[in-house]
Order: sequence, then C-alpha cells, then structure tokens
Amino acid sequence: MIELIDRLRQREWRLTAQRRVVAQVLTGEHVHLTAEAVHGRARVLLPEISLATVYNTLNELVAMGEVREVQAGDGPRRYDPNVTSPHQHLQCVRCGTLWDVEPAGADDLALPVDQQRGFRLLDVDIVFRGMCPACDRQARQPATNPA
Amino acid sequence: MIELIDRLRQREWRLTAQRRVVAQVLTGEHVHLTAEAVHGRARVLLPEISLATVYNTLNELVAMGEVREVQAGDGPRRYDPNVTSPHQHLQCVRCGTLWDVEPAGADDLALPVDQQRGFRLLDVDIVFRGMCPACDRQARQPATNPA
DNA sequence: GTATATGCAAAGCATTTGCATTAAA
DNA sequence: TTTAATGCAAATGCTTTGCATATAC
Repeated sequence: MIELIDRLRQREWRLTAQRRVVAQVLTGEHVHLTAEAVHGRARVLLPEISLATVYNTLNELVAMGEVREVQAGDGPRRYDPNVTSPHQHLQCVRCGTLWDVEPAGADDLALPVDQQRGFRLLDVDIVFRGMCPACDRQARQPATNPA
Repeated sequence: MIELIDRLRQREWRLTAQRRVVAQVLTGEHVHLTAEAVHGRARVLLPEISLATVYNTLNELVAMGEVREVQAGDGPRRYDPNVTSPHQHLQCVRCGTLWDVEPAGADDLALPVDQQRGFRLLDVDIVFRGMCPACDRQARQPATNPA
C-alpha cells in the first residue's frame, strides 16, 4: 500500500511542512484522533503549527477522500486515515477513543428496497459502542479523590 | 404500546405545557428532528416556548431513556422517539434527514472477541448513508439560479 | 515571481448554564 | 406553599473564516 504522504505528492498537493507533519501524525496512528489531538502531536514535530491549519488540512484531506471524518456520539470529530478497508468502528462511549474493526456478518447486511425511500445509497457505517478498559475501571471508582 | 406522554405521566414527571408540547411533537413524527426543528413545531402549539427549554427537555428525555439522541455525520443532533425497536437509521448525507430502518442481516452482525480490545460492549449503531430523492435532484442542478 | 498556505484573532453554530421569574404539585 | 421548570441572555466548545504575512513551486 502506498503511503499517505506519497499519495499526496502524486496529487500535486502543495507540500508544506505543516501538511507533511499532519500526514505523518495520521499515518503513524491506529487510534483515530481529534483535531486537537492531531495538533498536539503535530506540535511536537513542528511547534509553530496552528490549530486552524490543522483543521484546514484535515478538511482538505477529507475532501480529497484520503481521510475519513468520524462523528459518533457527542464530542469532537475524529479522523481516520484508513479509507481503503471497510470503515467500521469500535468506540468508547466515555472517552471517545475509536478503533477500526472488521465485524463478522457485515457483508450480509442489506437494506430492503421497500425501506430505501428512494435514497441513492452510498455507504453504511457500523459503530460498536462500549466502555474501554480504562474508562470502565474509572467509572467504577467514581473519582480519583474527591477531596 | 403506551404513548410517550402517558409513560411520562407514570414517571411522575412534572407535566408543564412546554414538556407536553415537546412530547407531542416527537410522538407525531417519524422523521427524526433536530432541536431547532422541534422548537419550530412546538412554537406552533405554544408560541412562548424557548429553545433552551426544548434542549433541556430533550436532554431529560434522553437521560430517562425515552428518546434516543442520534449524531450521524456533521450537523446538529437529532432526536428519535423510537427506543423500543432496533435503532438503525437511513440518513441523507446532504440534508441530514433520518429515518428508522430495519435492515436484513443485522442480527448476524458480531464483533469477534479478539477485536473487542477488552471493551464492555453496549450497543451497535448502523447508519445507511445516501442521498434522499429531493437532495439528489437538487444536487444535479447545481443551484436554483446562480445569478 | 506568483499563487497559495499559514497564523492569528475574531466570528459562527449548536448547545449549556446562571439567575430571576413563573407555575405545577 | 414549596419545589422545580421556564426564559432570557451570556458563556462554552468546536470549527470556520478574513486578512496580512510567509512560503512552495
């Protein structure tokens, strides 16, 4: 599989230091990050990068189809560099962490024509929702230390 | 099936004119409305109802488990009074309209244990995404009249 | 050299909240 | 009468935008 950064070069995308760093941050990760998290990690590599640029860059990547925007539950959007394999997710309802999964039986899922209401179908999103181990533990002990 | 309004009465929920109207608006609808849409329709019945109250009321209904909050794609949250039957949806990617559906094969969907990452699973959301007939038509004729 | 991306700070939406007023029980 | 809900307007959090400056090509 061709790396994200190379695909971007192929697209004749103007390769700035900021964009390079955002691509790098996304590529290295398997958890799906919020814009703020991307900014935090990008800053380690390029301290002067602004949050606005991170947002702009992520939106462009989404528009190009190189990154998928995921909005499940409340909280900020998350970004998923995996657009090739089926995009099904496992999300923590508490902290929002998002993982890619490949559930069994997804291919057999179908919407009967009489329920399609004339829609032109594009896509199916499947999100398994649950509590991740860390949050589950914290949810049981109400607070670290309520003074 | 007991009506929403009656279930609320059973819960000893303080029944104000505003809450009654919100419940009424939700019950009558099969499309899932945004808070603003609920406000618009509620105002027809009770002009002085405020948007803040609509939000507060919707949140309480969600906390009670009488209404489901749906966030798919961008755009504002939508509210779904159908909590009994499986909550799978068909959504227009352009206008956000949301319908309940019951896809085939949903019961066979499963996440293998080796992909659960220790999560305590609670729920699965399935959203079919596509273009509704009205939006599809409009998307083909770029704009009504780009002067 | 020229077009385009950046950073900043201000604006924009959807949603929540504080507080005085009003109404349900 | 008491307790809780309402409406308003201000605050919040995430995201977008306008504009002058900097940078890739």
